[in-house]
Amino acid sequence: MAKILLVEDDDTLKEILKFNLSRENHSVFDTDNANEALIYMEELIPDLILLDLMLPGLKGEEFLKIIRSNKDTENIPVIIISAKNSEDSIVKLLKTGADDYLTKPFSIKVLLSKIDVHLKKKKADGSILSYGNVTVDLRKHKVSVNGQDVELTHTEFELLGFMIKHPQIVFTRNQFLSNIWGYESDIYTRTVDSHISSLRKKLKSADFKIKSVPKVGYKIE
Amino acid sequence: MAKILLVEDDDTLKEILKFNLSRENHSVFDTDNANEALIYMEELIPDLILLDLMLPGLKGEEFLKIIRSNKDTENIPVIIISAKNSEDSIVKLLKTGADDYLTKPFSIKVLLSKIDVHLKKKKADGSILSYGNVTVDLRKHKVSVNGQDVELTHTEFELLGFMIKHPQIVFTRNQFLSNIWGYESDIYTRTVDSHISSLRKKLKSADFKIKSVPKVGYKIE
DNA sequence: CATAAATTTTACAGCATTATTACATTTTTC
DNA sequence: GAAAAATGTAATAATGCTGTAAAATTTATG
Repeated sequence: MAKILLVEDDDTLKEILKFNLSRENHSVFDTDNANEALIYMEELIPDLILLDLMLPGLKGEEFLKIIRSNKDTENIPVIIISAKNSEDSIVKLLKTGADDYLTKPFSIKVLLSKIDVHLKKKKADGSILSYGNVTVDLRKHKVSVNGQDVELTHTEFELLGFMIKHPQIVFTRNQFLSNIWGYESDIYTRTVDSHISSLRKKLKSADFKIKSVPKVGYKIE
Repeated sequence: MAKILLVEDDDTLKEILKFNLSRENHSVFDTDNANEALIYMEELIPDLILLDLMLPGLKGEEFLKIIRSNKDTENIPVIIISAKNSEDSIVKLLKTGADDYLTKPFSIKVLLSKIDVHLKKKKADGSILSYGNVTVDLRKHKVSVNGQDVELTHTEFELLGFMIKHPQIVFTRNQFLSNIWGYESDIYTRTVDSHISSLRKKLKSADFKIKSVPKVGYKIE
């Protein structure tokens, strides 16, 4: 139920994690190095990051600093996976902005529940979004305009939720696709337009408009 | 006969408590720090929490606040164990939401009876849930629609109880599985549908519907 | 241990959602 | 301002999800 970015260079561990996370209905995007992870981040804004500290190339600590220094990503929970278990490095990491850590070897069950904790904490503040007279209740999967319920399909719901989480920000069709459909979908970009169109029809009485920004994408305004 | 979460870092005291609580037929989950306790909480929603205030890491007061701010845990009775006995800290704690407290050293007998009191009180208010014309008696395992008894199987009962505890909220099939069947069950998700289907058949005259939210899960509405 | 009851899995029909296409309209570009 | 490119949207086609009955399996019960 969440988008998780997994940065891990140990293939065996990576596969185990992918399997278990998928089973919990999360969609997993994996990479074995931090540089590639940064590129993923641009397209796709994950809900949570699992980060192994010992990586080739760009170091995990550096990566964490970059995440924390960017407006779009500064609030994403980061769970560190590490072989080190010295008090020092853990303290340093928590100071840099890590939300939690695990030292290898760890139990999958503990990891899954930690992930749950952080996602819930995140959700607890933001589970009811609103913009103008439109309210989106993520837990109840309900949308209302002026207190009146509006029936949306799943894709419409996701689209609206995504935009309303980042109002005014313009997203490209490809960003919509990777965030809502998933990174390996080969859906035509025009499909986004189609859903935007039906959303507009259903949200006629909203006091914001879904504006198209020609040659770029869409935003809420 | 209740699930009790014990957060205590003094090993000697912990063992004494575990022994005595088990003797009273409670199942005890123990940990020596609040961070781990939080993780337990997610997995297992305890019926009562015994919390020592003096802990390494996350402080007991903070932990209490977290418990009280989460929908799923806000009603769990918390009994504080503390070495402090100043009026100040006790008042503060009761304000934060503690249900009772004990100062060290205390008599096991007193503790056990306090636990009993709180469990009974809890059971008294929370054992009968209702939504619309449907009533679920958790203690007697009975369900009625318009005062008329309806026979449900165990799984159907659990499903209904879970949804009615959180009306309107959408749960995924996997959430049903982890919460009702348990974390490590490898049951097919479609099994949930099957039970939902029979529940619907038996609850035809209920004035709510079990609504499917396509691509997500089910909710009561 | 046999029978009943409950649970899980399977299978398939029906249906709602979704992706695509096609054409109208708007916006850019030069 | 005209051509080209991009967007709006209705209609169609394809997909895949859900509902449910029934079979297979497991668990309970006497």
